[in-house]
Amino acid sequence: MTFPPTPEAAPSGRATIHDVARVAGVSVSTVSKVINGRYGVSAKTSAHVLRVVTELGYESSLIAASLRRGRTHVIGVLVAEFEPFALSLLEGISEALQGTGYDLLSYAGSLSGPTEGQHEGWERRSLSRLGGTLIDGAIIVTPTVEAPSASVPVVAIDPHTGPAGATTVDSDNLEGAIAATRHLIELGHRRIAHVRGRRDLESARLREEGYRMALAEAGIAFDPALVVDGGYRSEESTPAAEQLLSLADPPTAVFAANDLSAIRTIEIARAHGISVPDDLSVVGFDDIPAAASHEPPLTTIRQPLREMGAAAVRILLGKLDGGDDASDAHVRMPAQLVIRASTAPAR
Amino acid sequence: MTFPPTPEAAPSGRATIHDVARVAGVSVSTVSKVINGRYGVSAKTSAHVLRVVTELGYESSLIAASLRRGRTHVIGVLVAEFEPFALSLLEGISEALQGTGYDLLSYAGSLSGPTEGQHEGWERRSLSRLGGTLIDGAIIVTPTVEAPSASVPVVAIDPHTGPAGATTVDSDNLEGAIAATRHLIELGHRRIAHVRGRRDLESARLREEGYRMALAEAGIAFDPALVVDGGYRSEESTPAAEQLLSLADPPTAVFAANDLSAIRTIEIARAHGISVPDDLSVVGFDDIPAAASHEPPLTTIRQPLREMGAAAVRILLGKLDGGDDASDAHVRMPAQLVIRASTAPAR
DNA sequence: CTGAAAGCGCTAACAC
DNA sequence: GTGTTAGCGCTTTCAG
Repeated sequence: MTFPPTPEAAPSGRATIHDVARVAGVSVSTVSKVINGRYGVSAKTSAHVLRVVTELGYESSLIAASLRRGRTHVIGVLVAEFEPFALSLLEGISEALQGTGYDLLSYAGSLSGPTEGQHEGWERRSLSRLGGTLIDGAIIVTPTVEAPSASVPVVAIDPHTGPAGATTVDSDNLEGAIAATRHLIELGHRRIAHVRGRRDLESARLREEGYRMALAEAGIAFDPALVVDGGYRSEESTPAAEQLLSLADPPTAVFAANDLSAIRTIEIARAHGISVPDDLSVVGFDDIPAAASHEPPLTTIRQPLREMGAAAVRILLGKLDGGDDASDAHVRMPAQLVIRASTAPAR
Repeated sequence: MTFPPTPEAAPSGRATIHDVARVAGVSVSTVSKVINGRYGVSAKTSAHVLRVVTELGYESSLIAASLRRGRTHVIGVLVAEFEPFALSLLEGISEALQGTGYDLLSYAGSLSGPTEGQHEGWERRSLSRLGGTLIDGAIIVTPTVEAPSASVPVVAIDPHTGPAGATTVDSDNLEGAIAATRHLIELGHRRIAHVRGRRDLESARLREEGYRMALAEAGIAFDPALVVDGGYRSEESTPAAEQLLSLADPPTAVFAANDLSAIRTIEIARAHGISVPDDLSVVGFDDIPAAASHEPPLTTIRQPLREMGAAAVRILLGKLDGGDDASDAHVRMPAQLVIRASTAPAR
């Protein structure tokens, strides 16, 4: 059998498998077999099809293939937003995925959808929209609801429920918070405030609990006026910081639930003419990249973000390849105090 | 018309539109209409369908919808790898996309595919695999080849070709490199080496050119032995740094093509017992988050990464909504010297 | 060894 | 107002 010398030119836009088939003078199923290296195609035909594929710059549509086939060899990382915390995790995930044969797709879903408007449950929506089709497995970053009975294997990082739900990776938020608060106490502070994190996250609850425990341990009475809601985002912590610093008897130290709110607290303090760390000590949580480069460099609790991402990958791949590797269904990493320059002895 | 009270339970796994239709006792097209808010469905039916949707936790498959429909309202960011440079860009892109109604999907393609093995052209492959279906538009980070005649609007950040190809966003690599080298010269250095970047990127070429220009301007002869290939990745710059520091007459200063190779150079120097900045000054490029937190803090050329990401979004949205907004087809941002502690006067 | 046809989950004409 | 039908681009039995 001989093939005509490139009968027709490629049509405009993206080439489909039909274009390849037409130009090569074979059927689509033959092209499909060649592309996927299936048996049952003569060497000659195969070579010819491959030539046309190259010529047309054809690349099979991940979407269409995914819809039809089961596996896609793509891991999905679902985030609410691409903020520093998720980004550091992503870096670790990406690195851990190198050479595994899996591609990485990260998705930040937000609005749209039938049950519009509700911020909560974004992870369920995103997972539902991508799962069962586009991705073989998912890593969900700070999900707010119980992991849905998903169609694909899932591991959650820093989930709402703590290690209660499905497979999870988190760090020791309680010990971290205790260490942060103790650090402040050892520096001689007594009026220590807490900018609380997202109410819908277990990590935030544990950080508050650690704060209270360290206080109690040192015999310092808990003052409800010194605990304000900051959420985990900069904007949300602005009013919290304002409120704290406007108090008649303001705190001399603040333990913020994460670095973003810690940094914002320092900015607000500065605007109030309060010097950090001279007049106010501030400690954060997470140790995002910006913490170290901030002025002054932020004392914080380091979560091994990249390692956590890598751990999530390891577990997920185990689920995908092996069976139900329930052995390390819950991984907890240490959270460590990193002393920099945003904290100083009380005066 | 009355509806039966939830006839059948949802099947296992992800619910499809068929499940909803069956349980609700209507046709799939009716469900589709309700989901997408189309006209032609009675209020009663609509409410009932919505109830079943909620009950079943149904969410339409992005993939299937995308395949059928044109627009998906998701923007794709194509990267070769999730490294610090791309991550910072992503942060800016994500922020700029807030409230625009577009979701964000980032994809790092790698292996697999018919034309396997070739690292070059990953962007064409990824775009081809996602485009035309999953994403409405794409932002490609450091593409190595000419932007393909894509099926969707595309803007390239820091492309191989410079502002030659399609729509691009980059920073002033030439001026940045000149500033970096001048800084070293002003510090009294004469033997200044250059760890070259990725050969396939225009940005790397321009940085070398700036280095040469600044040298010439100061009347310093160009020494080929002082220019080595480092790529942009840490591992790739290890041998480069080794080679440089093992020279009989080693340099007293190094201008590295990016922060990752600058940091690696400092690490290698340390291993050789060479102190930075006392015995060796090092300046990088990019100002990734790790630059400031490195010890010693890295003197570098700052690219406004987040702003570049935001600019790319702005242009892309213009292309998507408006028509061909060729007005700012090429955006060039300034690159600025940031002096920290990895550089010092020559001794 | 190759091609025709069914169907993945969904939407959009077009009937009824 | 509602259901039927024809694909989107692809893979995969199953005939030829």
